[in-house]
Amino acid sequence: MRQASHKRATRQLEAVFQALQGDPTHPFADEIYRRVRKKLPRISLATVYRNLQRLVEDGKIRTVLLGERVARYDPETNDHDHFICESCGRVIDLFLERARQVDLTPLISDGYLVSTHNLTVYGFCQVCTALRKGAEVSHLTPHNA
Amino acid sequence: MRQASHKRATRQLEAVFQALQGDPTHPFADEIYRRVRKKLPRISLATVYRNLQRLVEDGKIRTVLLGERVARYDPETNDHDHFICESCGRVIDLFLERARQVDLTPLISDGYLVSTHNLTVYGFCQVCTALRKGAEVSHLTPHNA
DNA sequence: TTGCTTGCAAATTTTTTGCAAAAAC
DNA sequence: GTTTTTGCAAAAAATTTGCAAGCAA
Repeated sequence: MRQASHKRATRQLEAVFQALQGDPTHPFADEIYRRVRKKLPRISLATVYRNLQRLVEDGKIRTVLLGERVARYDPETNDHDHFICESCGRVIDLFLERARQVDLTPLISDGYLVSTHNLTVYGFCQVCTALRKGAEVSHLTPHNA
Repeated sequence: MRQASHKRATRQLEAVFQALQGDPTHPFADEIYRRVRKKLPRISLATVYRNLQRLVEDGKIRTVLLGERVARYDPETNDHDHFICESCGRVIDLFLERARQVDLTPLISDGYLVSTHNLTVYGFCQVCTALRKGAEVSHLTPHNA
């Protein structure tokens, strides 16, 4: 058992946290790096990763790893679900009250300990669905992720 | 628009597919490689990746990317959910009939097109829960993933 | 002053790609 | 015989780590 070390507040940590506030687009570490560099041009990508890790540990942000090989980060730490667009790749937060009411008691009686659960829905997002319905898609560029 | 090429059946493809049959442990590409090499010692990891990709395209297997940085593969292609153990890392298939009955109609009326959805539950699996309850855990090695 | 945190560069890890040879059809 | 697939090696992409210097408490 090691003693909990005293964590320090740094400009870099704050900047990484701020870069995510109010952002619903679930950016990659790399995009966060680009943003933070505008305020702290000398910050390194490694520091961004270290601070993202720490924010996740501290429960300030969340890692989203759903259907992709690389991590995205989410400042929304309340329970919520995700929609992944199979056309443009966007990850969209869903707040489907009724969808979350799933019965997990069978698991508990089977000897599992449940801490949380998360629903991911796949399909076409609103924009991509509209594009698809409105016109032949072949000559249209999908909107960017 | 390019012409669909004719896909060929190879020993390697078959071996990769067979390596997954009846396996509920969601192995990584790397583990599949190790297995296939017992039958085809000269197969390369790149070929394993290429064949896994193709099996996914063909709907023969599924990629599972939930809460980890690396892909796992699942021979179970029917709709089902997953349990991820936060202690040992195991990914376990769940077939919770009632849990899957989620109401996604609000999404559809919002202009989304839904193709599938998947529920992931986090917590402690049966073995890790038992270990935890039965004894002080500190001196026990968690069972391997 | 102490020791956590940073920046830099190099290392890891996982997956992909180029290419000539081998295998399928 | 033609075209796909393979094996190998090298490349890519994402993330982590070692270490000396910098900075917060």
